[in-house]
Amino acid sequence: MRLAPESDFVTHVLGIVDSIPAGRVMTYGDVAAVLGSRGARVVGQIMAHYGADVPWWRVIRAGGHPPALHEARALPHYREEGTPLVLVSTAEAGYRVDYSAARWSPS
DNA sequence: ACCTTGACCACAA
DNA sequence: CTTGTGGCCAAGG
Repeated sequence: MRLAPESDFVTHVLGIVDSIPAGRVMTYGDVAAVLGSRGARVVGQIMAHYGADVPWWRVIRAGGHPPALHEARALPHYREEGTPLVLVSTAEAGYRVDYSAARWSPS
């Protein structure tokens, strides 16, 4: 199933993601919280279907991991925007976003 | 009105 | 690090 594209929830989520500045990030839970919801999973579903045309890599999981199954595609964006990262080793195989440093809260 | 589906979250072992 | 458990919530069937 799929969430309605014209749903207010979808519109708001995409709007929030669009408002995240380069180099900063928010978690799925944070985005949901802005809408007064705790439905982090719903945000994830929206991103899965409609995240193609927004800076989806600026929405990460609570632990600082990029969207599931999209780590490789997200890394170049973080390098471009100078997003604070925590590298597991010198290799780029494993990494996390420095959530405490890159966290963004809309005003 | 119930059941299922998730790019999720938190905590425990 | 890896499971497992319970919770969360909008939308489709």
